Amino acid sequence: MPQTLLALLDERLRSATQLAFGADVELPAPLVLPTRDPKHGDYSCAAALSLAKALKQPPMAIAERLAAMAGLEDLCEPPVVTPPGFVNFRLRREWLAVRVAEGDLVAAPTPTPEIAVVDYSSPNLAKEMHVGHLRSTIIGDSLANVLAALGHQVHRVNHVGDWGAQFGMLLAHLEEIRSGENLGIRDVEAFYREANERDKSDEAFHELARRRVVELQAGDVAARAAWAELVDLTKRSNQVVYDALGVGGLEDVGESFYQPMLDEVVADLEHQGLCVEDQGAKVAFVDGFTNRDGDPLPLIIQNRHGGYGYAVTDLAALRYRAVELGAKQVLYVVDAGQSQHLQMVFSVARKAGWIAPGVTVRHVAFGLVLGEDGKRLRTRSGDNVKLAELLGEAVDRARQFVVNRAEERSEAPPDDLDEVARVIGVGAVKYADLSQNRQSNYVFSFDRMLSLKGNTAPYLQYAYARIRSILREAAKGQPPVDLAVALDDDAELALAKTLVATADAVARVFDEDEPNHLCAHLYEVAQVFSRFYEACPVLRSDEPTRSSRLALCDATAGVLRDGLALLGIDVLERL
RNA sequence: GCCCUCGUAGCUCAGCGGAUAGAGCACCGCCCUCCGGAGGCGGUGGCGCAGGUUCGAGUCCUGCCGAGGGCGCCA
Repeated sequence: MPQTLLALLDERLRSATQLAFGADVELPAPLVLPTRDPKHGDYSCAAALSLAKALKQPPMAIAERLAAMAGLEDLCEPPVVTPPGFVNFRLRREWLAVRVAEGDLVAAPTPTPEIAVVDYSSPNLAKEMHVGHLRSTIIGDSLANVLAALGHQVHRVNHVGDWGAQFGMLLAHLEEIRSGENLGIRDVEAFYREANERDKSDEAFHELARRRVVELQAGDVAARAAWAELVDLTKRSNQVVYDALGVGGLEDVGESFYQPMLDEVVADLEHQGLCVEDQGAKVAFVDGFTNRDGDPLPLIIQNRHGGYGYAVTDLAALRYRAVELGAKQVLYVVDAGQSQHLQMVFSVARKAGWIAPGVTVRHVAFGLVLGEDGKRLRTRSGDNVKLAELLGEAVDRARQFVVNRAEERSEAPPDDLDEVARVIGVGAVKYADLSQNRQSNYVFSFDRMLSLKGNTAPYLQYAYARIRSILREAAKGQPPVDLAVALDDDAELALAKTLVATADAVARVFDEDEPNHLCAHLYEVAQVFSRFYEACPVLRSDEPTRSSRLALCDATAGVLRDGLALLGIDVLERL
């Protein structure tokens, strides 16, 4: 698909408008939008209303002129002008039929592929991944999928927390228990806690930890080797979670990677006068940020002990991405609590000239995961919920769901029950997150996300499986007589219109960094299909209707499968 | 105290400055005994409050109220 439908309509109408009213008229963007009420057609243009003042003409006259010049005869029925100045378009059945038969409905490649960095997931090493990493990982993965599908070159960067003062105590602790037994993956969390407690209570230990940090930063071979061991250990622990999630393709480029660049980054800032001495520390002041006393709030570049904080690492990372990787888009899929910090980092990087004017750097912020009590999701003891456990419960519940369902239908559960349970359970978790507005907090509920009713992953997965079942059944009988699609019934027409709008939903995910628009669209696809299925017999109908309807089923299945894939959700041939 | 985000139906949420604000769950009615019942059709019910901008505001701006988060040397 060379272009989304909206882009095509917009482009045609834009040039028509400029032909009619001159190239210098200011046109609203977008020029065309889907209508909310089908009685107004499929798409409409309200430009006449906003042009009325500038052109000093009545909106209806402008609308008439626009309708006459639209130049959309191949796509649409003759446009209809309605008061106070809308131009309404209805897609032609013939065009829709051809378009659906062509396939390739999910993504329209961008004419200008760019290098993009999506920074997401970002676990802290020496700790197990917990629910705080869930949204970043899921949303980041989906946005990266969408960017890639549009033809951009995507770096999926895992900015792992693998550096910092805490590694001193971890190394010291590692030495002490080295004599004991080797570390198991499950011990990572306990290991961190133990080290932390000793660091607080034991002065000699604390001193040792401090020495180890210095050695590590100086590149001491032994310290470095022990550090690498810890890094490797926790990466293996995290890999279990990524495998369960079905999230791959991440490049680990952690904080340690940028350490060799920090001196240069700070020197550059100082050279440009962006960094000043304040209360013994080196800081960068950023316009518009104040602390609780109303004084200017600095970004701490170097603390009073001469150490670099994470702000410098973030600056170095951004500089590296924009300057070395040549990224034209840098997305930070990071919780909303980091908003102020990131805005400050972006601002300093811009001032330093590391971000060229055409480069966009965006904080894709998201809210908290809440329990059903409306409070931050935590275990009873107040700890963060481990991701491995959360996913485990989702899969267990999904398995139970599948088993129960098979029982109700007096069938044997599927042979690949574990895989089915994983696909459903993990899909439910992902979809529940992605289908909501990422800015707000969201309430985590296994019962809701695993329901077969409503806007859930299992609903969509079931819709897919059922369509595949029809197609399998069809394959046993007569081969299709004709690959053409006919859209005689209103339900067929409605389905075709929805399918053809898919690439626009995906485009919108890209434009706004909001996967929920694709979720809403896929749900609509499933609903419209349901109406079609109710109204239009497929296998029982006569040729050539049967073949045409099978083609619609096939196109719908393809849209569901590929759309869910962009969300990082798998489908199953059978549930 | 300042900054950010959010506030839409009983509940969970959509809603790209455009026409009569939409789904799902729950509740009420009707229809379908189907190609795998995710049923289909209809009904009840809502934009926190007050101003402003605009031909047009749930959407933009200001103030207030409420919830959450953040606010100098941890990351």
